[in-house]
Amino acid sequence: MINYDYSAIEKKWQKIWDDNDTFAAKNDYSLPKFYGLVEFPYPSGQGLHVGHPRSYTAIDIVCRKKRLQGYNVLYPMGWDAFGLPTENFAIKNHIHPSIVTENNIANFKRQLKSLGFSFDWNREVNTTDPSYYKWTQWIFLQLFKKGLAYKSQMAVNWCTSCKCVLANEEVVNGVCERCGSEVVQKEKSQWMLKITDYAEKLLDGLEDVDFIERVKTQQRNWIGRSYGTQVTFSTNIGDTFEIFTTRADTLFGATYMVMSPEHPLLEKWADKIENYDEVLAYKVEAAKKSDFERTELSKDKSGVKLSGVTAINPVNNTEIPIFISDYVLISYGTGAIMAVPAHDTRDWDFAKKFGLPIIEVVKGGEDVQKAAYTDCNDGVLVNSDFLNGLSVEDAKKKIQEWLCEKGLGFVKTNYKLRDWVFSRQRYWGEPIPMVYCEKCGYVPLDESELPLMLPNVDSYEPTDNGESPLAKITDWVNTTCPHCHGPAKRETDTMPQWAGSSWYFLRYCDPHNDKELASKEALEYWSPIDWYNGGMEHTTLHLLYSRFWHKFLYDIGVVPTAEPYAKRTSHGMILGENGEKMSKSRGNVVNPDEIIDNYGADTMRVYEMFIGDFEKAAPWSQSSIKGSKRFLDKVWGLFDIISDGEGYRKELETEFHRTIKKVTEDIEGLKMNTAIAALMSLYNTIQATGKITRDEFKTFIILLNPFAPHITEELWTMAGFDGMLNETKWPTYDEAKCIDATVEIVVQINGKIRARLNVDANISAPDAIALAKSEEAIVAEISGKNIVKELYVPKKLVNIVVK
RNA sequence: GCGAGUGUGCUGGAAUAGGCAGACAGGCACGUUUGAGGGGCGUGUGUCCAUGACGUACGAGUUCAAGUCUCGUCACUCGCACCA
Repeated sequence: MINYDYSAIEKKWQKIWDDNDTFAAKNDYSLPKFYGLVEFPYPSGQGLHVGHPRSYTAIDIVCRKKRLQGYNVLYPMGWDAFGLPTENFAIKNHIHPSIVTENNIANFKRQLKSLGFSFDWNREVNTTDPSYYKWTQWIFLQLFKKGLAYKSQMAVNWCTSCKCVLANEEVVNGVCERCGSEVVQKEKSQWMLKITDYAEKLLDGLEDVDFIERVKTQQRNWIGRSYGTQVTFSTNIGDTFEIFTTRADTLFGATYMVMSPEHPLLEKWADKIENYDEVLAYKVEAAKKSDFERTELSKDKSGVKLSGVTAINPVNNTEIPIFISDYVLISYGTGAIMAVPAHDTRDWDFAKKFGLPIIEVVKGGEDVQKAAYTDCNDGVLVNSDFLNGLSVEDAKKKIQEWLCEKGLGFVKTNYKLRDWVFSRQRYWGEPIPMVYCEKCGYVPLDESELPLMLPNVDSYEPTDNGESPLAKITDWVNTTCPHCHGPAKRETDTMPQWAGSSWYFLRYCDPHNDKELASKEALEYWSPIDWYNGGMEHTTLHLLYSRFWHKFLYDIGVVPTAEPYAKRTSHGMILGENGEKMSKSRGNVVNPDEIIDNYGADTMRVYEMFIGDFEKAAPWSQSSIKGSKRFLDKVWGLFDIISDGEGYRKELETEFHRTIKKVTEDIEGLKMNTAIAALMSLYNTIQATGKITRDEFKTFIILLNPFAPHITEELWTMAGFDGMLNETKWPTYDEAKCIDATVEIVVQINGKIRARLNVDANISAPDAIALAKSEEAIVAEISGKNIVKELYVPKKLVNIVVK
């Protein structure tokens, strides 16, 4: 028996695949295609950890199977290489970020190749390559031309450690998503992308795609559509203001109003508000609090009542007080609300604290003086004049009609989604191709000027004054206006990391094109991505952003499909052995290099797929991996028991057909663990017979090939089969042959098992029951008893109910 | 607080148009192989008062039959979090 030298075998096949471009996608657009995609990594200095390959292996398996099934497969890989860690490392070690990136990529690439993924390396992309970011900048210019990129002075999230602005999506629990430092609000002029214009399309598009439900739900929540009414309230000083409500039916229960402390009308009313000092003081206090603190303190409501200015409820002309309170957000709706304490917990809390009246307008709950009755869709309107007696639903319609008629309101849809803050005050990102001219304002660079290269500098430390490091390079900053040719300055902020990753999957279709981001033909052929797997953490970041860009590109005729991804799945994390998230600080990181050295890439792949439910987090186990190695050792041993004989042996035929079916279907359903289990079972059956026919061996190693590509190629060659395994056909199964001729059924008396029988699989119900009743053990059970019911579940059981 | 999901041996996990719970692995125990190793092979491994009974977080229910369906409780995970 030849030794299973996984190291030599894996290196050998990786070289053969490399030398022959075995897995290069073909440019023959007449073939059926399959585009499988995994999120391209950020090439960090730490290198790959064992979490990365879980996703890559799963889709690699799908792609390898699809190739054997005759598809022209595109399975590409690239580098999302702009970003802060590289820049920080570069600053610390005085190495240029581009060199750091190059080194990291080389290491990542070596690691990925050592795992035997069937990536098409000819299509590798790198977001920091000017020939790539030329098109990132080009897309930005298109967004600008369509009015979807604009500059705005506003309060933004500022990470105190990165010294950089963050998008709302990048702030998690009030801290920076990347570094965990405190995020404060800072007034700054920023480039913004109008993702809100696409809120509707981003929501509706979810109906047409095959994304796992969690992803859809999360995106829906993030976009946060709500249907309601915008209502105009007048005031005692003549001015009017608007509020948004989803519960216009409760208008008669509005006993006070609340404005956000940042509401612009407050300034306008400065001389009318008698306690304006107090208002200003409150505003300053609110501004000091971070988002996190505002949330934390949510239970304890605070606020200031405006004196001198009151509101008038349009439905009954009642004069009601106006408060300012930080529980109303300036960024949502109109920044002002009507408060209905009887039917909203927040308003109720506030009303209790400030001693405001609570008027019940929907009957059906408990005493509204004791708690707000919010879940009141079944209630009936009371204390509401012309709405009395109506259901909530009818009352909403009626009041909306009434408001519309009087010109006091209109139906409105609101979204939680906000525009995307697109500027970053850092060096290592795509320069924004805009020029500021005193005369012409912001002027886009001409497309012929692209790419606008990131200038080489000696110092790229972030600054405390909120300016990009690029601002210091005066000879780069100072330029001429593309419009009037007068003196002008370049935009010095760069794009966020999410820019390059928002369209990379398009570039893979035609990565070397220097005329367009990708040719029409290539995009027509490869779009949409058939299967995209990635992390849940990107659901409201990369996944949402890239859908937005794609929809925009679709609208301007650049891409052929409205949605980029036909199918989206998500993998669970690989945790450390102690069940905690792998991290350097916890000291529980497992390096794939080490696993490959000790067990081989095939074992690593099989283990990561066998570890458990693909969608769930799973702890790494150093001892469990041995099981996968043992399995491959045993498979290797099959070579020694290959014997003569054609086809599948009679006694194994059913199991072979069933296993082919199971593995084929499980791969499509990402149930890699049960596919491997089925192969292990099949092995156990074969092993018990002491031999394997050539045809059986062939089928077995083809089925195992997507999981363990190196060992199976080697065995294929050793067995002398034609060509290479990756050029063969995926085995097929016959549904009819998946069923045994005879099956064991159980016989139950009152649901308790009392006997087992071997019967013909197609036995009729009466025959099965008769047979069961003739069984010795059953006769004893039923004699002298009254049979109430008899039933036969085909291929499963007979149950006799007696009294 | 809201939303989504999960709960099965010592461990990872199988089993859903309701039909033999614990597949397949890991671990452990015992045996074996006189190549002492992170080796191979074999056997066993849910619980108990053991010809049988009980058992899928807990408590009820529907059913001939429930891990699977219904109601309630508890625990955990993830997401959102004053979104009017």
